[in-house]
Amino acid sequence: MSTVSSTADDILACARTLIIAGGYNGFSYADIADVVGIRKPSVHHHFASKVDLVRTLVSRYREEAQAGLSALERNVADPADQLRNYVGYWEACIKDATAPFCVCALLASELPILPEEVALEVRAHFRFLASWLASVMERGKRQGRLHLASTARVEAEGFMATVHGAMLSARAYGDPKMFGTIIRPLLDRLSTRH
Amino acid sequence: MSTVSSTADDILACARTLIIAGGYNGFSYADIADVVGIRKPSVHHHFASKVDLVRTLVSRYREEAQAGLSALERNVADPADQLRNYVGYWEACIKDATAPFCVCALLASELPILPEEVALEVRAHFRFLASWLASVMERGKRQGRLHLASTARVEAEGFMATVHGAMLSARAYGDPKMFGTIIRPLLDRLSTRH
DNA sequence: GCTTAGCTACCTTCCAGTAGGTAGGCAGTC
DNA sequence: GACTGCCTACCTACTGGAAGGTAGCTAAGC
Repeated sequence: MSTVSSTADDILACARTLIIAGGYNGFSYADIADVVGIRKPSVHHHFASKVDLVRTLVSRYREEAQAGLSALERNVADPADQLRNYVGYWEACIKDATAPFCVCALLASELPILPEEVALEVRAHFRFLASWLASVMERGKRQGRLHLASTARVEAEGFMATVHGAMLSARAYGDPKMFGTIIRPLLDRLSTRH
Repeated sequence: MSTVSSTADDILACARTLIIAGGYNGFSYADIADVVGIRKPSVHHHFASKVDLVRTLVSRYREEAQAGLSALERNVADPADQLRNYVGYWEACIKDATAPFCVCALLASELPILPEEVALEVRAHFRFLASWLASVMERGKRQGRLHLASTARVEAEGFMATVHGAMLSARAYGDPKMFGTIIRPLLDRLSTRH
């Protein structure tokens, strides 16, 4: 029942990997067919068009992210630890190279040439992530566990931007450790009084 | 004598705009030919291959960046003002939408699928920019004009990452002001004692 | 007997790149 | 000053391959 069609999931997983490597125009249905082990038209059977595939993929990605952050809120009480956990997730992804970049961050860089349906999903992810970070910042401030230099909203936007920029630097240098090198001082600044 | 061939320059300028919009695979020789007003094979006359074109473009971009930062060092003495000036440059670019993204930052996001010759140039730009920022941080620290929370190198990498991430956020939100919103607190933290 | 999941064969369009030609400019030379 | 040779900057016409996508078939399963 949950394994109705593993092929569609395989296609989505494969497309995600390919998008993370080179963006929307960096892969084709032929690439996916090769990896998944079916013929090109069979990919169309699962996802009628490329826009359809990528929109579904990003939508699914957003659901996972929202579920993941909800779980984080349930399992970790301290706002500072929540931030550390969030960062740790990406640190691990970048280290083991399974998915060393946020799908939405990569697609956002090509926003001007993205099909509108995909662009909408990407923008929605940015708004959601920034809102979640702002709520963590706000709570951390109220509880005296995070020391903000500006408003929760601005601090959240700065945090998100730095995380995305750190992913980019890690990729540019070909050095997974660069992500942590950049983010750790940021966490320290937020969680220690000065 | 300096206007030997403005067509080659037109092609480079056009390609730069197109890359900023959608990356390496987001444009074609046909797109360039349309904008510049010549036929597609005539583009090949100036740049034998697409790799050739983009490598030249990035190489030229790096030269301009290095010249620009050299001029900044000559004209502005205070390290904090140098950072403000650098940020102000991008703020203006994003605001008037002429080139609202760093060519190398965009290409870096697609590094895994970039032709090696282009990838080399992109990585070199990251190293150069980070080195320049580190030297500014170092000097600012010595002169007591910048207050670093960690080493000059780490502070420089964090600064660069935040600038790149802020470009991405401005694009994702479709809001040029977002860049300044994110970067201003960063400049404040570096230039005021706390 | 309808649905699902795959297939082969094919279409149109676009892609980077090539072949080969033309028109004009600028030497040098008789 | 006309002729020759070469160069630059384009052009038309084309190639091979890859792109996204379609038509219509088969085989299996409930």
